[in-house]
Amino acid sequence: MEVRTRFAPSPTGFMHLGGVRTALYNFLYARKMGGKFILRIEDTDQERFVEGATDVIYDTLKACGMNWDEGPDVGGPCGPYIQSERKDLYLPYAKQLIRSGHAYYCFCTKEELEARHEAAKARGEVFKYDKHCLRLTQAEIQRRLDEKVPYVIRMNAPETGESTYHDLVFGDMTFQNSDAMDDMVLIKADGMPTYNFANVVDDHLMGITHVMRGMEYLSSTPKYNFLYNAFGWEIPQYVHLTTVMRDEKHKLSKRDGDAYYSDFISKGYLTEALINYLALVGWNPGDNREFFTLDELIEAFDISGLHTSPGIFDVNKLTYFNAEYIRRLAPEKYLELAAPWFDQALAGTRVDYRRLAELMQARTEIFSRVPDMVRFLKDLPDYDTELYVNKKQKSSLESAPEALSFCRDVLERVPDWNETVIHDTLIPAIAEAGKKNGAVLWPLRIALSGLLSTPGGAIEIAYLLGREETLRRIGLGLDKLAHANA
RNA sequence: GCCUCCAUUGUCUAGAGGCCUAGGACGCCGCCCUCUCAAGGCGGAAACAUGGGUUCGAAUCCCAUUGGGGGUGCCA
Repeated sequence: MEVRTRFAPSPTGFMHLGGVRTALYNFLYARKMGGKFILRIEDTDQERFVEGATDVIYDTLKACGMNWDEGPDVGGPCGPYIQSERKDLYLPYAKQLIRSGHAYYCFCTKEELEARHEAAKARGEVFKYDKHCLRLTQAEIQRRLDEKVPYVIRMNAPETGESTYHDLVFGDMTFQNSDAMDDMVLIKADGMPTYNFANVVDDHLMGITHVMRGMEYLSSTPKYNFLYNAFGWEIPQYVHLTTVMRDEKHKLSKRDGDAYYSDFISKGYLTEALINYLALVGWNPGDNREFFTLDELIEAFDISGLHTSPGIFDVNKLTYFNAEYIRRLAPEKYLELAAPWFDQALAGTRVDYRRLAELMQARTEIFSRVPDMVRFLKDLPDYDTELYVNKKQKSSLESAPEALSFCRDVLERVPDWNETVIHDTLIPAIAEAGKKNGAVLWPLRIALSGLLSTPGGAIEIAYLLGREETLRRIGLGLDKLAHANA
């Protein structure tokens, strides 16, 4: 039988990383098995409607390379794929359950329910719907229906017995019906189905064979199975996924500003790195491999590698993956991606981006850190002369001035201002003068950058700065040192 | 409260009774390379939550405790 998986997000306006991972596993499994990956939008909560939210879902999935075979935009044999557009389809199914005794009309108002909820809470109990409306006679029901009294349709859950189902990652799950079941609402007062109901109906109608979703549904699954059984439908395979956590106690949340796919992309993380890392939080291939392309993930993915314990999303490790992916970029690609970030700090300068990109590529972990790393090329920071002191390089406050004026003399004579010529002029000159490279180049680099660490050494920086600016900064350094030594 | 899931270094994890004096990766520390910082190379510190069983033998199986997650909505 063909495997059919689905990703069924509700359009909130953002793609949570946990959602991205759920989508990924569904996608991976479908592709691995040569099956179909279906996208379904679950927008049954009209109050939460967000304009343009479905586009966020489409764009994210596409950017990640997770192409769906059936969905709202591409269509398919089981459409429509947006639940609000399927609205009229659910009521007949609910009525079928009423006829078979598995569901019933409920006319209790939200206010009444809330009051009973509060009362139960005051007694230290947890409220569970008491089947109040199940006791209504047929005539009473009909009268209210005729009077257009608002109603919901509830599931008539069993109060005794137990339910067992098999989960592909957690194994056999058994619950007492008294614990796991309640008369949950199937059809809301506004005529919309609840998630619980639409989910079951749609998964069946769409021929979903494997339901892969967050483990928050682990304990409500018996209720869904009750529905499948009531309809006489085949129960799908369940694959419950652990939660992606921020730390031991908290899951990734919007509050921290690091829960959404877009948060990471705007910070300069590469989609490929994010996907690669995300796949590994909660799943492992069974060996020590860590780097995977999407195709390699498809190849390696297996449900048996899914974990039962929650994983903490480690930004540190993600950053490592990102840095590695950046290093593997073709130089032109790196330049293309880095240029906008260079612009942020260097707009208005004539810095050679191509050369800068070469120097920066191995030093870039996240693009958002790039501007601060290159800003010194535009504006020399107001640095402390202590930076000139470096024992290992034999540079001191006393030796630096002479080194700098030496550099000035040599650099003034450099015929062509390109890196090779600068290098081939300076280095031999240092040797001829009987000086040590470090003792000259260390103070030079400090004078040119005002920084303890820089992308590239003194010669590279001199080249990027241009002759004029280089000589100007040397002069500035000399002044600073004269002042400090006075 | 009740139900339920989970538990190997700071983090992600390997481990499915003897292969474990517990392996890999990130991070951290040190060394090398070097005009700085990265990158790269080499090395180091760092874990089986606790207590009971079962067994010749337990990180691996069972139970309890502790800790954490999730559920308990006309949200999904």
